Amino acid sequence: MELLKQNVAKHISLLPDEMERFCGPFILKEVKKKQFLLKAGEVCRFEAFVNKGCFKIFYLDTKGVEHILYFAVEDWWIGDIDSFTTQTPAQLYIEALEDSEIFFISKKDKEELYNNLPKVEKLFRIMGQKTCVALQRRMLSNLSKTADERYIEFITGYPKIAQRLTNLQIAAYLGISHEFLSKIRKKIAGK
Amino acid sequence: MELLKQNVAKHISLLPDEMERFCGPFILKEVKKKQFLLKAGEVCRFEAFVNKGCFKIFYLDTKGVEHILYFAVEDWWIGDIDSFTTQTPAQLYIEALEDSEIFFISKKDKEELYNNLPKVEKLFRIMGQKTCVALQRRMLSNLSKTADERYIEFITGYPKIAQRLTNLQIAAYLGISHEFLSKIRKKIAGK
DNA sequence: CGTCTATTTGAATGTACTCAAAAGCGGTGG
DNA sequence: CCACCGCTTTTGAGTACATTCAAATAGACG
Repeated sequence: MELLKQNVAKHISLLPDEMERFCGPFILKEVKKKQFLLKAGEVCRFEAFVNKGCFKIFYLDTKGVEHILYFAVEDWWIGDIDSFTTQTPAQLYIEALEDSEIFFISKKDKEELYNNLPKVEKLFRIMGQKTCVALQRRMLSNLSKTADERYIEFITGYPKIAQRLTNLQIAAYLGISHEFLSKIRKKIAGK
Repeated sequence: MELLKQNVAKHISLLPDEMERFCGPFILKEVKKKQFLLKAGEVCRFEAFVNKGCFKIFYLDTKGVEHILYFAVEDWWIGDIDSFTTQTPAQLYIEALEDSEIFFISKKDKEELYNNLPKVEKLFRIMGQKTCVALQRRMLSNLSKTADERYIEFITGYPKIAQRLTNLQIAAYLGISHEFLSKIRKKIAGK
């Protein structure tokens, strides 16, 4: 539970008692590689904090092509914010890329936290802001940069995550075919 | 002030007294067409609610090409959430596309609102979630769809906004050249 | 009416994709 | 320990999508 507590403490300060009440409803779960936490069509009734391992959050388009919205490793949060807040069927899949551990909280328990612990509003307000900032930066990067630049940006910006991924997954994140990524890598290597 | 009050009421319920305290720090400002609310390099020290008119929030890349992150018309909020929350120089520009009216609030006043009116945390938590959902949907759309599909999605999804924009601006939003947008329009018209 | 901006069009080019095939790599069972 | 299987990565040829540049046309506004 330490990692989760540290994560919360980065955003707000809680008294020891409050921290315990915050952590109470979280349940530790093991998730094996290739196991899904969410599939498109289901309603997302949870959020989770990654304690160990790695996940991909992705979308399958009408042609069956996979597009990765983001990767989540230790110290990140996962969930489909769209399905979770609107309680409509998800468009996204969440799948473990490694044997992983998460702290899981149900929508119901999270709502009780909002009511019982007002500081939690602030916590998730701040986390929402950070998510917006990250999405906004990625949006601008996708609009203004070539695939080469985005690839370099990704592997230098997140070297530790990149190491754990296959090029297939990195390509699905960058929005390019894996064959083309291979050619980009060749070009870069030749310098 | 009515439109702002209605906007807030969509997300949280405030007592009449609370609503007045909420509205207190907002200042009505007129913004003329082509006037900037923010330029890259400045630190964003405000947020604003659009009461009338239309704005574009955009990024100029290293080659001077404009990429529009979003348009804001009546009933939308504007600001550079990145620069605002981190208080670092903005990468974005915010410019009025029409003669407009906004309700302006400074960072300082907004922070006081958070302290004096706890429900405001919830309000902006919810608004942040909605912004994330919108950005996430756009991200997936950009990753998985062709320019043709994104154009049709935009003009059918936001017909009233699209009418108010030039094709130059729509192209900068879709992430394509305006010449290519012209060719897409021709192709679609011929059906 | 003249100027400025927006839109269209065409030709040449570049960026990225598809398809097919081969090569590499890691794990598993015999 | 080796052979095989499945998955990842690379490579090449042909194609599709989108850009650039240049020029012509159309609209909007003072």
